[in-house]
Amino acid sequence: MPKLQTVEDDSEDSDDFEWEDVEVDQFDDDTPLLPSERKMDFDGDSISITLSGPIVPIPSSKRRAARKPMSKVEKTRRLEAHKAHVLCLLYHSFIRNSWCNDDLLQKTVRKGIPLTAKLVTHLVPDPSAIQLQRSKFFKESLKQILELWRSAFSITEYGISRPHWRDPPRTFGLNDVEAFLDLEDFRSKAKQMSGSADYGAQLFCALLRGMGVETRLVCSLQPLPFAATSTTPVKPPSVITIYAVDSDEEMDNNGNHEQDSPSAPRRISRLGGGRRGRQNATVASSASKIVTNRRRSVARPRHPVFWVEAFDEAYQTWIPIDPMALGNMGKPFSLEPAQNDPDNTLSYVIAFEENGVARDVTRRYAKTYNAKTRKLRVEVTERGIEWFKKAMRIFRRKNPLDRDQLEDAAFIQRDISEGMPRNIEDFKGHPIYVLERHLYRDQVIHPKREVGKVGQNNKVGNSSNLEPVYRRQDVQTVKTAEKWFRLGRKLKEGEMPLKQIKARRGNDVPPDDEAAMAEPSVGVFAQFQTEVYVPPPVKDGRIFKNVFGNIDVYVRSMIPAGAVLVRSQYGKQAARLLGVDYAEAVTGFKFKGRHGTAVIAGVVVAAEYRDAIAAVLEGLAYMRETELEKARLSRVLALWRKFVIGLRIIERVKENDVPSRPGPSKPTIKQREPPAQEVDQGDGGGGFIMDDEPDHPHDVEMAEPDTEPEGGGFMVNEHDDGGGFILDNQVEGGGFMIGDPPEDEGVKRDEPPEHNHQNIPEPTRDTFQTQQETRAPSVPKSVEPPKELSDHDDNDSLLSHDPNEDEEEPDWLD
DNA sequence: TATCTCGCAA
DNA sequence: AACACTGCGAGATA
Repeated sequence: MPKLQTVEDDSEDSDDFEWEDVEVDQFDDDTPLLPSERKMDFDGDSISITLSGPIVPIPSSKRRAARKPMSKVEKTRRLEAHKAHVLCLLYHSFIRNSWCNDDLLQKTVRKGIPLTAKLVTHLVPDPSAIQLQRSKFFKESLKQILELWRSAFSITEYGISRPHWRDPPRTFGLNDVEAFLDLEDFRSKAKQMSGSADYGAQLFCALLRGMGVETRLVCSLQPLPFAATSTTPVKPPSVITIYAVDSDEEMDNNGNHEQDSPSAPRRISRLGGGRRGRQNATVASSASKIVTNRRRSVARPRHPVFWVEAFDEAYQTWIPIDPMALGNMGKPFSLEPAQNDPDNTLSYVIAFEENGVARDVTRRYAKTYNAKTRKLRVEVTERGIEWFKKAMRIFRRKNPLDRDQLEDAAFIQRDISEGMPRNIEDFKGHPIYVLERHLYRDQVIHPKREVGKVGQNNKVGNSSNLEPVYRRQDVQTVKTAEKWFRLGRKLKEGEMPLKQIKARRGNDVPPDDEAAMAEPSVGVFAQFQTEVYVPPPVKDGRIFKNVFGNIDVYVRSMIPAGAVLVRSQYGKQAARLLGVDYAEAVTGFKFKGRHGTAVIAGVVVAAEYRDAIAAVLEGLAYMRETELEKARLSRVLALWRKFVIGLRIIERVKENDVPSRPGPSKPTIKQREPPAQEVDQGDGGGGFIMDDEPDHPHDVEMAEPDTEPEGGGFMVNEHDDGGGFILDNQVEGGGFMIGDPPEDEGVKRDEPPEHNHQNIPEPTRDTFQTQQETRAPSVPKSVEPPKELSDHDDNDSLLSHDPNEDEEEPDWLD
């Protein structure tokens, strides 16, 4: 399982190159490497790959004035790479974890450690002993085993370390990283009691498991960051690849061998150099040396990538043990490297149990999970929470144990004890706390419950410029009265705006007018200040209309009591024919350029006309269909006519022209057949028209279970014109939907939905809609209601373009 | 502070 | 009348 060390960054600026001077298409990411540019050397168990890019940038003396911000595509690309890398690392850890279960391996490892009988027995104490005693024995034994381990295992290889995005050169090396081909390989090297720190931790895990301790293999994933600058910007040319340094060079440069002194790492890397190696442009040449120098000594890492957690059965808690770096036990915070450590970053810590179940235990180890660590994780990106949840789903335990719940509780406790950030910046995007200055224009804090104060630059003492801190949960989204109306809500009596915001000016503002100077503002309100809008009911068969002469039906509850919405473009025609009062229903707006136009979904008429309207619609549809049929027939006949005339002409020509020619005088139809038609001989009526008629003669919308959007959103079917209802209230029961959800479809086929008027003919159920009496739509409390449903099934797979959704649990979880 | 991106708008 | 797939500002970022 080779580990990626460095990935080149081919998109962004190098200090030395002027990328603009290069042909654009050469930059295309799809440009394949020429065979000559690909080089792979297999050399013993190490592989080196050299990719020399097809791009030869033209050097220029011009330096880029300022750093260009990452383009959108580059951002996306990095995020995708990050995700892919996370998945790979998860799988990598999963495999290593499963290898730790190997009997043979466990036995081998155990032989490498001088264990005493007492140690072995104390490690799994007599269950009859009292809790305190059991735990004490357990911990003491672990401690001793840990010490034994540290002196027995020597670090001779490089394991996983933190990767960075890089400018060219486009080279990356795998030869420096320890790799195992399979379990056999993994197993066979255990005898040597040497290898990378990662391997050491994994063998330690195997050891404990072999001794009957419930042990998790913990991995701090080291994925490529997705953010533009993750931490301290690493100086590009000096830090290129984290290449292995073979022992010769290591000795030469440093003089002495590595000691087991965790407190004094021998070679502290400067800017990104990496204690594990250095820049080395010639990959292939170093590959051969590695084979000859198997017994190199490698610096003990300052922070681990792999470690273990042993389960203290007496207290039902997991005890972190870092066997390879600091040699600490029970000190979770000691495992977190500094934020700008170029070799290791703590962002996802995943603990794998023997049975393959994995849990995200990052919060045990991150000192400032909410303020800092979270920002390194996909969770801060759009739909990232769902993504990560899905990525972890196959590792999840089906039925959480008590100890899982205890652990979760401990994590929540940690969130609390993390407290609030001490600097302003960390409040930005903080999941628990918020500052007024970071509110968006459509947000207010209400109620204004202050939970603390922050000062500038950590200065808490100076009371003069302290800023109040609030809870994120008290942040309310506010909207104008108009916006609320679009959601079918109106202001409650006497409510005052919580805030004034600058009005978005319409297009018809006369420039440099006094009105423009007046800095127009509008008041905005929170949801609790609104209530469901109840439209004026139908009176004497008449529909109440707005100033535009139509009626606003943005959500179902806006259909007046005693009325139905006829969702058909012919509704108006039908109502007119019947001479009944109607109002065109505006269900949304379509913006063309700057000009907004109403989207008319149909008409609203009094409910008593429903059946009549239905009948008329049916009649109209029939008429249109006949009309179409007629048109089609005449076209068919015209074509036949043409065809026949053509045949006659041929015949005549044949007769007059070539009387002497042998063979049948009858012309072969094939030669003269009109192109592209296969005449159906048996069926004279069939015709051969390419049917370019509209396929649905009538526009009445029918429920189509197959095409129904899953969430039952209020989208206008088939009119993809941007209007439509976005609000989904199905959860609350008040949805304004075209059709009922699929499950209803089969069950209630023959009876009208209870909220509808009685005697609704079945086929027109979706055409005629009424307000739902008892329930009203309400706006979800979350910030953006539409997102909830429309984006939902967008990006279903973990890597962006691959819809494979498997709900199955793998059997290894059991 | 300059520049890009994105959501909005009868 | 037909045409037109906008422009603008807030927010984010370097």
